[in-house]
Parts: sequence; C-alpha cells; structure tokens
Amino acid sequence: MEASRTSPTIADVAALAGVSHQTVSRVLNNHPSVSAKTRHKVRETIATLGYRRNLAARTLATGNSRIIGVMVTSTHLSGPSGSLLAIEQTARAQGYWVSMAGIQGGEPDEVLEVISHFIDQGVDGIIAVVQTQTAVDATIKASGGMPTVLVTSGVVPDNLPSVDIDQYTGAKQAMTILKGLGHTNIAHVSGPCDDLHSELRAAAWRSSLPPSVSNQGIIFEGDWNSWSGYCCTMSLLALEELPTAIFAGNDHMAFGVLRALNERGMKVPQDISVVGFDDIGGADCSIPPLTTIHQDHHALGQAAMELVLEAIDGRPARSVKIPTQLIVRSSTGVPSR
Amino acid sequence: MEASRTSPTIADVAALAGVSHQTVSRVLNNHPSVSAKTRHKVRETIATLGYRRNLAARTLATGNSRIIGVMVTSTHLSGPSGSLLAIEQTARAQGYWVSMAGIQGGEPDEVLEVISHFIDQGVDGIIAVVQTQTAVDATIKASGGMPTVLVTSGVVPDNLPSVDIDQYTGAKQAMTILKGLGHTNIAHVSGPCDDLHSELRAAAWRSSLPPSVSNQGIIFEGDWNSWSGYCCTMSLLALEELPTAIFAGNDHMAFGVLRALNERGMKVPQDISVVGFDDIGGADCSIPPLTTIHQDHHALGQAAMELVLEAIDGRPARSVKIPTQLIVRSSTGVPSR
DNA sequence: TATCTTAATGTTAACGCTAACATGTCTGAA
DNA sequence: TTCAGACATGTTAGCGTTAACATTAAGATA
Repeated sequence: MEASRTSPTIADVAALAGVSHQTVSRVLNNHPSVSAKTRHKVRETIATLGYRRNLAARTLATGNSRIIGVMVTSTHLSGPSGSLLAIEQTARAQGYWVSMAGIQGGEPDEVLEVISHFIDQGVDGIIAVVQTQTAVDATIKASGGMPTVLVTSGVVPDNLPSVDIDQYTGAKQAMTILKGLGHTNIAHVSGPCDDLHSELRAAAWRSSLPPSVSNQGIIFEGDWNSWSGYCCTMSLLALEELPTAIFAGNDHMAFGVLRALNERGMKVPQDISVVGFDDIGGADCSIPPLTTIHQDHHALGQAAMELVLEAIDGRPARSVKIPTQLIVRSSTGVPSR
Repeated sequence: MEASRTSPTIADVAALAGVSHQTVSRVLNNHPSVSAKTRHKVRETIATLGYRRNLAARTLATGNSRIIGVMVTSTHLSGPSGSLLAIEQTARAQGYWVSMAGIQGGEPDEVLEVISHFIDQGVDGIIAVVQTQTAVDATIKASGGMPTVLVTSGVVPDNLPSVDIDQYTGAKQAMTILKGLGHTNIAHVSGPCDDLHSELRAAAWRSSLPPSVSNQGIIFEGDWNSWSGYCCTMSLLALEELPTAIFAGNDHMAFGVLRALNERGMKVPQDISVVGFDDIGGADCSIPPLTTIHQDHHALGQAAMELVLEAIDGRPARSVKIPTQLIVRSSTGVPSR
C-alpha cells in the first residue's frame, strides 16, 4: 500500500481512467466534445483520487490566472477597507480571486513594488484603491499595459477606467440639508489636505457657502480621527462668532465634534447642527444620532469589478461615479440664532 | 524596430548577456557561484530588457509560492478585518504576499471552497480568521496537511497552531475595574451566542459576578451592532431592579447602550457605568468617552505570521494568546446606589 | 607531471497544465 | 460505395522556471 507523497496530477487521473491526459483536461475545462460516458468516468476518477488542479501550471500554460490584484492605501480608514472587502466579495462571486496588498502612505516606490508583484504574479487585472494623486500617478506609471481600474477621485487619463463614490455631490447633499434648514454660517472640519476625498468634500463645502461668507468660511484641518475632530471643535468654539452648523469631513471626526460640543454645554442640534460623512457603524447611536452621508461600498465593489472585466476584455475605458445617500438623523435641526 | 508583445523571459536575458539561462536563474536567486563580472552583466541585461520573473513558472518548478492564503469570516466586523490587515502587513514585511477571501457565515462548504482554492493555488501556508467552532472544524478538515494557523478562540487540536487575542482575560479586566469601583449588579449585552468571542466575553462576565447573583445575572443578546445595543438597553431599563453597570460585548453595542441611557435620562457614569470591548475608532469620543478593552491587532498579525512560518518549517505547533489592555475613560465610575 | 579539488558555467530534464495539430471512427449524402 | 464532415480522442510541443547532473578551466596537492 504505497502512498505517493505528492498529489495526483492530470496524468495519474488519465492513467487510472484509461484515457489521455488531454481528455482529462477537456473534462476539467468543460470542453463540449467529450462523450458523456467518458466525462462521467473521468469525473469519478478525479473524485476517487482526490485530484486537484495545479493553478500555477494552468496559469503558466494559459497566461491567465483569474486573479485580480487589489492594492489599497490607508487601510486603517473605514472607506478604503470597506471598498477592499466589497471588491473581494464581488470578485469571488464572479469566479475571480483576490491577491491583496495594503500600503500606508501610497509613496511611489511602495506602489511600484506592489503593482510589479501583481504583474509578476500574472494577475488578470488590477484594482487600486488610492487616496492621493501621487499614488494615482504612481499606479498608472507602474501598471504598464495591465488592465487597471483606479478607485479614486483623482485625475485619471480618459483611457483608463476609474470609479469612486461621488464625494463632491455627497458633500453637496450635506450642505443642502443644512442650508435648507436655514443655516448660513457652516464651519467645516476637514480631513488631511492631501487626501483627494477630503479635498472634494471641502470644495463642495466651500462652493455651497453663501457668497457673503464664501471667502472666509471657517475650516479646520483634522486627520480623520475622532480626537482631531474634538480638537478642531475646541479651537472653533474659541472664535468670536460661532457657526450654527458644523460639517465634519467624516463620521469619526463628527464624533469628536459632538463630544467637544457636549463638553462645552452646547446642545446638538439646538445650538449647533452637525453632519458627518461615511455612515459608519455607530453613527446611528451617537448622541445625538448623526446625520450623515452614506457610501455604498457594495456598489463600488461591483462597479470596480465590472470595469476590470471590461478592461480585460479590451473594451473602452469608462469612468463611474457611485451616488451617495443622505441619512437624516437628529444631529441636524433649524438654527436658533 | 520590431517589439515583441510578450515580456522577455530568462532565455532572452541569457541570449543577450551571452550566458546560459541557468546562469541567469542563478543570478536571480543569488546563488553564490556566479562570478562578480557575470553577475553584473546579467543584472545589467535584466535592467535594459525590463525582465520580470514569471512567478507561476517559478511556483511550478519549486513547489512554493511565497503566498499565504488568508481566510476571514465576518469581514464586516472591526475585529476580523483589523486582523486581516495586520496579517497582510506583517506578511509583506517578511517577503510574503497574501491571497485573501472573506466569507460571511463560515459555513463548511464556503470554508471548503476557499481553503481548496488556496491549496490549488499553491500557497505556502494558510491563516484562517474564524469566529465560530463550525468554521474552525471545517477549516481543519479542509486544510489537510497544509500548514495552517487558526486565528480563533475555538477548540483547536494540540497539533495545530492557533492564536487569538485573549478574550476571556480581556473581559475579566473589564469586570475587575467595575468590581473595583464597587459594582456588583453588572448586566451584560452580549454578541451573538454562536460567536466564540461573544461566548468567552460572556463567560468571563458570568464568572466575575458575585456568587449571590451569578445565577441570575442580567444578559441580553445583541448582534454586535449599535442598534442592538440600544434595543437591549431599552429592554433592560424596563426591569424592576436596574444594574449599576453594563458590560457591552463590543464598542458598537456600547454606543447603543450609551444612547439608550441618554435618551432615558440616565447619566453615565453617575447612574450607570458602561464598559465596551475593542477600542474602535471613536470610542475615545463617545459621550462620555468609553472605558474599553484594547485589542492589539498588530501583535496578533505578527504572531499569526510567525506561527505559519514555523508550521511551514515543520516545527511543532504552538498556541499563542495576545494580551489585551484596559483603557479607562470616563464611562465608568463608582455606583451611586 | 599527474591528479585531485573547486569555482564557474552549461545541458538536460522536469514541474503540470493547455493549445494545436493529428488520428480515428462514425454518420449521412452523393 | 465513397467521401465529406462532425465528433471523440490521442500526440506532441510548448508555457518559463529551477533542479540535477555534466563539463570546463584553473589552481592546489602529491
């Protein structure tokens, strides 16, 4: 009873089933011209032998791997990591597998290393979730002719597919509800200034201010974390003329805003309204529950996969924007001043 | 100026450098017996040709891929996704790459599909981040002889390496601070009952109750989300005798607890103390800031990688527990009743 | 000088699969 | 009866790499 230590190959199956290895290959690939009888016998032999196809050999022979490389910058943030998970889920539902790499800053050499690896590995396509223009440019440079989708709000040449959640319109939604309630003096606690999402949200904020204040709108720069939202708000509350509403660049910072206001005895929304962005878990249970902008990561993942597959097929590049959804909770109300 | 469409191979490099392909391979693999001069010339040729090694071919020839397969269940939760990202970061720092797959429930057939794929792909090892015993068992069954590390608090045979953050001791820390403040009537808002972490946190809670109440400790089962924490608390507040403290199974649910208490006019920590678990972003800015148990995902990732590498080396299996850290904020205080 | 090392290189044969091109073997129409 | 065409199968030759086994040349040892 000699048991071979290496797993069975297509040849072992062929020998035992009494057919050629190519016939086994045909069964494996559902090639039509195999008789039902042979097909059945081969399938049976595969089962008894516990044969498993060697993907490296297949990739070498065919030149394609059914693997998508996904690069994500700033994985510690809820947005990028949500996108990654949504992309992976969609990919697998379509029979693709994901090779992933998360990098922190998105420096060109990090990007180059990751993208190069994906190419070496023989991925069929690449999806890059990137937050800075530097990372966008580095990705484009490194990816060469490989089908690549950029999940970004940065500047991407027309011949490359890209997709992102519509940050600008989302922020506009936030501003629209505040203005609809009667707010004119709306401060902004933004994310880091080199972050593309932060930039767009801030731009939407600025462009929504009434012309009278649009040049001196109050803005403080945070770092996406709660604590920075807290600190910015504390600084803001030291100003002479207080805003009647604060638009925070994301929900985490909005939490910091809420805490600071609470500590200073300001009631939300009676004294100041607060709006966030992201609709993260817990935003429905802040005190008070946070009005915010919901991002549909699932739709993003689907679109990104759709675009890579199109690129792999050689179809022309498209650019897609996923709409956001305004979630009104109780942190917004009419201004009292 | 004829440009070949396919990328250059080791043979192209060899031809241009005037050496054999094996010499090129030696240079690629830093084999010692290549003269400095030849090595240099080959390196130069590689650069001018833009040669990139084909990993599929290498994997086929060597039988190893320097890829680790990482399977994660319940990716929507902060814990598992944090672990995934930490593992990936550590893996890449050690020259490994990650093939990932997130599954929702951890049903045996999903697990089997993922693990089988990893094996087909030729990964060097597998790390499975799993939350239920069902998923643990399915992983063990599917992984066969492949070096596999289970990131779980479930029951794992001694001959398999496993690692997790120490849930039980962490929950004990939460209970210890509450008891130290004088609380005896401590309610628990738990996670889903089939979740291993939830189970351990609840067990630690129960075993920490004073003997007088240990049989009738108040427990409500949530689903890890804020809203469930809110609902459980609302039910809890309808009871005749209210607890003086609530230990929430995670921070998200703790947010719901805080909101419910706030809505009912209960002051935290004056009327009721609240403790969470996870130390997610924003826990420092809830109202009031949340006392919670911090999990060191980075250490977890490092340990998991260490264990797979040991398993790949054929060294004996170990089991590792990563300690948690108590973070005291202002949601806990002495009981007033 | 003859022989034995060793370093540097080359040659051949896998690794396990699929593509492309045979080779039969049936059918059915001329 | 013969031959075209379809179908089912087999054979051969890669895919790009590394492993294992030569080979060569130069220096060391006897």
